[in-house]
Amino acid sequence: MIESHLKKLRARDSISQEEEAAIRDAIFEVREFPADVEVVHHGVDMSESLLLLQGWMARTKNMSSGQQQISELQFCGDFVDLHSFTLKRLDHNVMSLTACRLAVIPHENVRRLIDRFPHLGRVYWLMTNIDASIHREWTASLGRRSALERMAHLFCEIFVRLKVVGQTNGTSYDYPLTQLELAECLGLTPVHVNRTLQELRKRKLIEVGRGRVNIPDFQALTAAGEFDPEYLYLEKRPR
Amino acid sequence: MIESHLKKLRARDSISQEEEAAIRDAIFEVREFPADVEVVHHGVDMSESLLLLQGWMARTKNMSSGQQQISELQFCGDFVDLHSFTLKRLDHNVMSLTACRLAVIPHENVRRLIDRFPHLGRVYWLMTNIDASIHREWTASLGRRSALERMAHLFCEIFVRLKVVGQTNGTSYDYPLTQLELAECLGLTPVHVNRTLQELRKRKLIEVGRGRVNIPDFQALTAAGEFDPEYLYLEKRPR
DNA sequence: CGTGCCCTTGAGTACAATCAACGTTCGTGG
DNA sequence: CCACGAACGTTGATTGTACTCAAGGGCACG
Repeated sequence: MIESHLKKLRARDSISQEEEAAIRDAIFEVREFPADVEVVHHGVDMSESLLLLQGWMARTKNMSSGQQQISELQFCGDFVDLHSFTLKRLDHNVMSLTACRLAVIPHENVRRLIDRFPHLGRVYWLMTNIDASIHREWTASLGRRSALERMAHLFCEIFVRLKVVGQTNGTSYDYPLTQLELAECLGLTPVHVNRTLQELRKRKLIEVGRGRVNIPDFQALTAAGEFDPEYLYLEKRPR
Repeated sequence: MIESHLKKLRARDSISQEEEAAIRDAIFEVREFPADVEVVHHGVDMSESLLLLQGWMARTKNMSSGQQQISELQFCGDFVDLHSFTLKRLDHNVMSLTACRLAVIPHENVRRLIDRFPHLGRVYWLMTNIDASIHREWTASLGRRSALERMAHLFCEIFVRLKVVGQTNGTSYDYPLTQLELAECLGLTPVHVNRTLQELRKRKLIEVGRGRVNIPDFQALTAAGEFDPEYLYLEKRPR
């Protein structure tokens, strides 16, 4: 059930059998949500965190103009609101982009988990720091990259992050986003996303369609988006 | 020496005398840097963290185009690379914008500090989570706000963050940024920053000059930048 | 008193937004 | 099974915000 989560953690650090068992035990229950639902609302006091088991989610901010900005995508294995453990309430919403399955871990259990395994405490701290690193990379994208570069970069990031948790299939992956949602990630309008997508297709950098993305030449896409995975911290570090 | 840092922490949680003393003891030495120096280089293995005692710094990413993007500003009281404790190396650089004084805290000391005071461990986790929250707000700014809104928003953020650590003076604060550096925060060109700044001045929202910013009507600036400080987590939460 | 950095201004351009309409797909109910 | 509607994707024409290029001015510092 939490295999993807363990893969994600173990890509960065080693997790003992004991720790693994303790994580499993910390799960209080499993909840299902349909697509397009706001699962966590900003500003609300929280007493539990959610671990994404299946589906895609996004952190969103609603702007006064009525527009939305997505600040991070979440895939299976991601702890979507672990930071609420220290923040108590969130500054953004978390919504489901597809139907989702989520494991509920009460903050009390998180507390016990890291009291018992301080090492896990540091691993989870690391995870939230990696989220921050992803935010910084998006800041750089939005601030300094063109629409085409931004989009290429994002498709690379998604590929690498999904690969870590075993959700890719060769050079492709399931891809449920609408062009509007993609626009909300990239800070563009849906119309311009459509045109940029066509340009990426024309350059043979990507094949998108029917819920699936294929990247025929990852190196080329990487170059188009000046993508460097260093910000994802994929090396394993000694405990 | 670390008064600003304590103010920052105590704006969010209570810190005991014992904890305060332990933080002081964790400091290994103090270093001085001139302006415009890269103090922390991305990708380099780190064994210590730096606490900013005086001056302004910035997290920067160098883009292949030769441009730079700043993803966060750092003021006195900020732990500029606390996240290197778990990340081991950084995905970005940290540079001085002015002459700076920094306290050096070896990771080993951070480790001892949080082993001895698990509560402090959570407080520092919280601090890095607030950094992530600031990143998300910048993402929203860069993705969905106009140049004028972005700039107004940033001047509000700076004011509030400086106020927490007692670095404001009435409605104004010392402000050392060049227009190029401001452009690197906002994802704009220096030329457009110049024009946007003039527009803010024309609308009487801000007075900038000779190393100082004055905000005659904070409410108005807030409205212009749709600034809401919730993302800075300034309430005190029970331990 | 020059030199370099920063700020300012103007003219022309371009990337992405806006506005508007049409096409496609898919789920649903008659 | 087909008709309908809604959501999503596509296209064209036009506009506008911010970029580019270029030059000049102010000021501090050696």
